[in-house]
Amino acid sequence: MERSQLDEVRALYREHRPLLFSLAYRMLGIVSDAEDVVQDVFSHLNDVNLSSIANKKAYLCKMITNRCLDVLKSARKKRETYVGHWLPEPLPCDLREGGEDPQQSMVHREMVSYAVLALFQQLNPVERAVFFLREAFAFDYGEIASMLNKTAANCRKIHSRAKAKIAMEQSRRLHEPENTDAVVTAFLKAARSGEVEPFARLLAEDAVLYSDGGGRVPAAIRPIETRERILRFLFGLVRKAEEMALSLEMRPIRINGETGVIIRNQEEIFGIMAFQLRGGRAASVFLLRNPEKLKPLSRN
DNA sequence: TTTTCGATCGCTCTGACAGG
DNA sequence: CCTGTCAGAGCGATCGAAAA
Repeated sequence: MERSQLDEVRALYREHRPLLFSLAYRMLGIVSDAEDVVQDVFSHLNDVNLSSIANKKAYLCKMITNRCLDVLKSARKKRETYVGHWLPEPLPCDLREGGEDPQQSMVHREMVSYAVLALFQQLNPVERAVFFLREAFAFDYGEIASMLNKTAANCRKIHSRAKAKIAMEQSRRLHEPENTDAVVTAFLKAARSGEVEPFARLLAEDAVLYSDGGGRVPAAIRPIETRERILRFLFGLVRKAEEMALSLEMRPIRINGETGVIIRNQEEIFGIMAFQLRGGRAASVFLLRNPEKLKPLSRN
């Protein structure tokens, strides 16, 4: 390979990696898979005549999107037979912030909240691609169409279907994550002191709790609906842990740019919790317990 | 008995079109 | 530019028959 080509690939990598990782992570919901896809695309870039590509950013997004669609296609069976509710893997901020690599902090500018990410798992892969490329990356329908080998009209249609699937209210929040600190503080206080009332007030009447154990650890297979049931479930867990003399330690943690809760049992991570707010109250609670997806958190 | 093939069915996707 | 409708295309699931 020519020297200049290598330099150009490196420059593209430096410039676009955060954006491309963010796109892949939104599509796949798994950090390591997203990293693999980005590496994969850049390793193929060496064989491409770069001078013939007018819009390199769009080209790279196209490669990433299609690679992600391939990955999702082959993982489809796996996710269909998944035990319980599939939740994405969290992106721990503490690990990535303030590191020696200034590029990492750029990832956070493209950060999407855990709640939004979980919400978008309801969409099929193509709908997710169209929606993110449009809403989060501001590509026009013509560009999206050429990326996905579809017509612009079809992309518009897919986009409107995707929007209908998820509540409009939620999609508007894509760029402005709400502050979950108060909910987290109230939850931690409730767990410690047993004073549940302040936390209950911050939980919407029709809130839903989704939990993901991946079939490996105990978790609620079906979503738990309504405030009363969620409170009973969560503080039932806390009580059970006390009865079993587990010393569960709960602390706030930054997950995908928002505050959540990390629950540890000694050195082992028991789970993490994230909240999605609606008008200041938690409308969704996510309890991730799948050890596979907690691995990245235990690295620190 | 297991595997492969083909027919059928029903669901989802696509894209044209119309109206707001 | 967005949304809804609709007909046709495409695709996966299922099942029975035939072959290994």
